[in-house]
Amino acid sequence: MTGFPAPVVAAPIVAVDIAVFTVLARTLHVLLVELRHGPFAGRWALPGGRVQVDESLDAAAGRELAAQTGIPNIYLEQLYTFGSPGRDPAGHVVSVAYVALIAHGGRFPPRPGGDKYAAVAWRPVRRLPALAYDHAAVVATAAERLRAKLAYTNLAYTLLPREFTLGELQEMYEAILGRRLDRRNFRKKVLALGLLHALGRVRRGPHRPAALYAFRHRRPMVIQVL
Amino acid sequence: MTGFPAPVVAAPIVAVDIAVFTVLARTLHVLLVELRHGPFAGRWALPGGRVQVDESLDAAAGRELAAQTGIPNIYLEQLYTFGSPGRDPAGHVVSVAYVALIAHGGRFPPRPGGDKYAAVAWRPVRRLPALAYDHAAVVATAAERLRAKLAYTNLAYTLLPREFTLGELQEMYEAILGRRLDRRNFRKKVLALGLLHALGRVRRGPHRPAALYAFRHRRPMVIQVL
DNA sequence: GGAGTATGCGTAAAGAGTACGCAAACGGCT
DNA sequence: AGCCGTTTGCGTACTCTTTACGCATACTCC
Repeated sequence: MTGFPAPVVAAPIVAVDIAVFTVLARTLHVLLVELRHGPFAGRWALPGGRVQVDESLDAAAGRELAAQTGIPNIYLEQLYTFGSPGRDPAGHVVSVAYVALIAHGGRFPPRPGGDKYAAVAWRPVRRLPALAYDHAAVVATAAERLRAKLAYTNLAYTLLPREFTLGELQEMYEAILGRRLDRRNFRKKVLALGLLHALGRVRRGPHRPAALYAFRHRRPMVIQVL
Repeated sequence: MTGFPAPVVAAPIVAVDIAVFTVLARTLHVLLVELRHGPFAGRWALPGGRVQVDESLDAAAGRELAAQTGIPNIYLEQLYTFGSPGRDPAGHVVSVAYVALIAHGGRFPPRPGGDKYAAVAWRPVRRLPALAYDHAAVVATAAERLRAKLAYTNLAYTLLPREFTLGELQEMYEAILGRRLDRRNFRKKVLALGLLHALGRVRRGPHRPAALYAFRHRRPMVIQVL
């Protein structure tokens, strides 16, 4: 229910936090920032910030991400809203968490924008430092959602460059799912789905050349992949 | 990101809205309230209200539901957070939507508590009146989530009385999924999962008596049902 | 006692998932 | 040039799950 004017009395504050994922060196990484101010100064956390009046939640997440890390215009999806009163010692902050996915994280050396953060860095999800607030739980929830959606959507396209080989696609799935897949069954399944488009060219390397593929549609779709 | 003191400047307000579902007459119903005040006075909407300082979101949802409709202590799950600036003409309200499930809705004749609502009623999801705010979208999203979760969890137990027949269980699934299921395959699948406990008693009716069952565990579990 | 209907049990075919053998194509090395 | 190790690419056999459907049983109602 809604429909109340803004109060002057104390009320919970609305913020967004973003868990940006990418795959580096066959490992799932998340983007962390080092806080410069506040009760958790010096600790690592997820990028985020307050939602402004008359700003949508999606817009707030995109704006904070671009302003504070220089990462533009990537796939963003709302994850969950965390609102326990004790999650922030400075007051009651209700945080709408987002999951973001980006291809080839190495190509975007993230940089701090403004003086809000002392540093920005990709960190492997398996070996995280102690995080501020309840952000450890946020990352865990986000990684679980990512694993689940990868199995029944084509979201893989957000994590790969435009052209890739089936081997690279499989590596990415194995990195996120955390388990090995049979190479031949993976190939059969993925090709049978018709999501890919053979480019007719090959990538040459130290071994047999591999055919290059691209996603037929680079937009979110619901399809049983695994 | 969090860590800011409460402001005195304008900021979005946090509220909760709850979509309570039940199955009545083989049809999925949702609980609606008739608003007495505000820009949508006279229109139907989902029950809900402001989140108080130092109150968790789950607690706020449970409190509003109990206070305004008399429905106590049922299954509650956070659904999605709606925060478009234009969704409430009175100001920027960020609403955390919840899905709630209750068995045998007929047994809880919901009653308005306080003067906030003029009426409270179960309405079939397929034939809703024009709803206030963006609540039509909330109900649609909630129903979709319910359908999805029913297929891979044991949430069915929240929608049935403690004792039931396999026919009643199947009727409930068909009402929510909106399609017919083969009676014999449904029986095999459900019994093979081992979620049910045969009570050894039967329900007598106009036809052949049906064995009574109960859920072995009445708590949320993730299991592939359909 | 027969008709009508829901319950309870079983089998056969089709489809999806899993395990795995093997040839082809490359770079690097001798 | 020829062999080795590695990755790519294709195909087959087996298992498990899903789907379709036949049929007897047990009750009420007429």
